[in-house]
Amino acid sequence: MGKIDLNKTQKKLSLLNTAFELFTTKGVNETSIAEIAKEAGIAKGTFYLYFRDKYDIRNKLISYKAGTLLIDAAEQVKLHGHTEQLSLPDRILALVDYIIKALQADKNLLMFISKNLSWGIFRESVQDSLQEEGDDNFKNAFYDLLSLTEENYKDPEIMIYLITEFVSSTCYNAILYSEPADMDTLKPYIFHTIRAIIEQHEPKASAE
Amino acid sequence: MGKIDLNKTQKKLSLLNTAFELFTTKGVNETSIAEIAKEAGIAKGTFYLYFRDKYDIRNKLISYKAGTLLIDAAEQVKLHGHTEQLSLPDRILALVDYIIKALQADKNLLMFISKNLSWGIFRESVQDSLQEEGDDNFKNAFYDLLSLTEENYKDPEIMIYLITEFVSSTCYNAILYSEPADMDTLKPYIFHTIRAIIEQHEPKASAE
Amino acid sequence: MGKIDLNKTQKKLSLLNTAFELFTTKGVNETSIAEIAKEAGIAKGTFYLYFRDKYDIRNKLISYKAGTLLIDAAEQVKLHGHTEQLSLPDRILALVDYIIKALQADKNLLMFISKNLSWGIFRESVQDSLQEEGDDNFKNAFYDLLSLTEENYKDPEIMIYLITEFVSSTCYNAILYSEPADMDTLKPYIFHTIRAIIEQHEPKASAE
Amino acid sequence: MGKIDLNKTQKKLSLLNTAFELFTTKGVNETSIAEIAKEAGIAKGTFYLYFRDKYDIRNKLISYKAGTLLIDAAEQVKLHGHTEQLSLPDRILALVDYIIKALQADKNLLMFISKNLSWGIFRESVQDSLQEEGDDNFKNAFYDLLSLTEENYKDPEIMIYLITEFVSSTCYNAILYSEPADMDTLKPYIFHTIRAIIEQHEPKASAE
DNA sequence: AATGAATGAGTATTCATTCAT
DNA sequence: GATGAATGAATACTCATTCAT
Repeated sequence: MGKIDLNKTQKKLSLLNTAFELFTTKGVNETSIAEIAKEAGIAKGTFYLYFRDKYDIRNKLISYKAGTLLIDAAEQVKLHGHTEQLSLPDRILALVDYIIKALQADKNLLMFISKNLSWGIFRESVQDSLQEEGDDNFKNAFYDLLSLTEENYKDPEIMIYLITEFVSSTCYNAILYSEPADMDTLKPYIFHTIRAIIEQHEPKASAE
Repeated sequence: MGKIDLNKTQKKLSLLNTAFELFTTKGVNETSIAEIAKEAGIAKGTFYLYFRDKYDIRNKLISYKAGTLLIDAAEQVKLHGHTEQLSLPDRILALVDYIIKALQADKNLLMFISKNLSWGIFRESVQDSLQEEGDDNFKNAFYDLLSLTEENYKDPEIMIYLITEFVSSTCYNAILYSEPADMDTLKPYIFHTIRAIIEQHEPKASAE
Repeated sequence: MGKIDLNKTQKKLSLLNTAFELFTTKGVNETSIAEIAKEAGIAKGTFYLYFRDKYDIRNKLISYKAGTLLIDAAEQVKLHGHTEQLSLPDRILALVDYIIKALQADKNLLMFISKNLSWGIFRESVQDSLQEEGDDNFKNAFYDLLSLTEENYKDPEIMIYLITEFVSSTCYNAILYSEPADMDTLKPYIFHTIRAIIEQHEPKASAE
Repeated sequence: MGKIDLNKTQKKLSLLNTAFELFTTKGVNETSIAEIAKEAGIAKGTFYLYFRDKYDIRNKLISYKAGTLLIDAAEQVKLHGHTEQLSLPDRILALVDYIIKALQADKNLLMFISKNLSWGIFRESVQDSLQEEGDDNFKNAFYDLLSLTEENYKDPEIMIYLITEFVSSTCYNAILYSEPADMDTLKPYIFHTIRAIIEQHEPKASAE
């Protein structure tokens, strides 16, 4: 990566970080491109050299942030979790636990992701994000970790979908507003439910 | 109710319906107040006699639509469902089934509610909506139907929260985009999971 | 004055008082007719039964307030001032002194009058104000007090004009902001200047 | 100054001139920003690159116009007035005379300044006006001309204040409406009064 | 006389986007 | 590549005034 390219990547990163800061502080609608550019220390016109418009940077940002969170979670589980010894449900719960803790620690991130993440963006994932080429995309890393393919789980994608949606939708109010209960109260129920979801997909189990 | 009040209620309803139409067709951000007013056949200034701004009408609309859906569902279950003979899980599943079918039949409603409904708005519910006085609010109707209080379920509000979030978040992509699977494929998993959630709250059961 | 008329006069007075309150608090431009009416406890449409528009009520108010101030001043001087024994300059200074004190005590009144009073309105005076008929207008009362006509002063109207403009323009900043000096510092200079103005008009004196 | 900056200064000047024209013709309240921009031949949005709002341009305009008038007057007196030979009172009267004549010749300027100039704005003066740096500000030029500091006058700022307010308030009706007398009739009285004001501040004189 | 619902013209202000430098 | 001046469409919101009741 040459000096100029580095410079470009830095500008892009600066824009992404500034945009994240503003989007989470003031909301996407209330943030103007002029503001992002000014705050990032570049000229307004320069923004358009890097992103098509506000929604472009927002989508990139969501993929980037959600992807980073997942990859971090996967790495942590791998490092500290004696991954191989744990059963799949335990590995998933460890992952979810890490993510919940990360979201509790960074409520701006929670707000931003929950309000904007959709399964579609999740699927497209980071591929068009910062590192435009190379780099296994995060979903692979994620699937690999879970070794889902090796274990003959039924409809593994549905299983991931159900868990993802369940966790992200139930955490939002619990973490932000302790509604209808705080996270500590809620977590046992959430974990229990996740186990129930996984069970349905176990090789020998059948749904309903 | 005098002639004038009748007229006012009609105007308000007309505005709500028009706004719903536009919000679901073009999106909330892309809809201007001028447009709502024009489409509803009233003057721009008149809008402000009924709603404070676009977000006011949007919130009223969400409560109103979500409330109506729930009340309809509850009534249907009561009428056709031999409510008394059914166990609580079966009653809840019947309710969810009705709602899923209603959302499948009205995808605009699904898009609008899913994108905008939050647990907070759900809790406040319809009380400040159209019928400003009288009328038991819909949440009561809903709780009554479930007879939750009589059955000594553990943390019933958490149970409702988990089910609500789980259903609304998983249905969105499934109904609209058949992602990651169509509704028919998904439903057994969803129902099974709901039963698992309820089980945790049964009088003798314990969570995790 | 019948009961209905009294009612009308009360409504008018209520409107005037409310308008004065709002004009001095928020400024004329920033006060809407709807606000005046609401604050006065009458319907918006009713406003138009009493005043043509906002500028109509503002002008009426200026005449009314300025007139009241002058008449009060004249009466005070007459009562407590041993008017007859005082020379004309002394009578005028007593009058000015009373007015300055009144304006110091009621800065809203000062702001309102100074910003809006013009010699034109002063001349038209109260005649179209509240008491639409009868009642010698306040300027007569004022001239009478000064007995200007009896004393053969040269160009008495110019004299009054010079004094009025001088006092009202110099008091504004002094009272409100103590700029460029507070009233106590300024007053000797103002009084001395007024005496100089009067001297030019004395029967035997000549200007310049 | 680069080409762009030159262009910017021209746009600003164009806006100021257009705004003055409209403000004096139609009044400040009745002039919209859209109108100023259109008349100045620029886009509506461009206005906001140069001024914050209508009141910003109005204030800048007052300082600018009043400052220009004073500086012009001071220069004229210096050039044609044998300044050094004239006594202070004569210098001041020459200045006032020039200003009165200028205002008689440009009644729009008179209306605009009289209705809007306050001692506060006068004090802040032109410093933030067009020429943002350099340029002795006009008050200095003015004070210098009068050589007030050298002559040990008592409370010179009060003296200037009294004269300024007296002249500007008495000229308004006289020039515009010949009320209560035309300028020629009034001028001897005004000049005489100014001399009386100055006298109070003379080194050996005492007020009152 | 009194009301207040309805009107719609009017205005300030923002902002994404372009393009000459 | 980078800049930032210029644009003008878009939009929210206000408010004086009317008029049917």
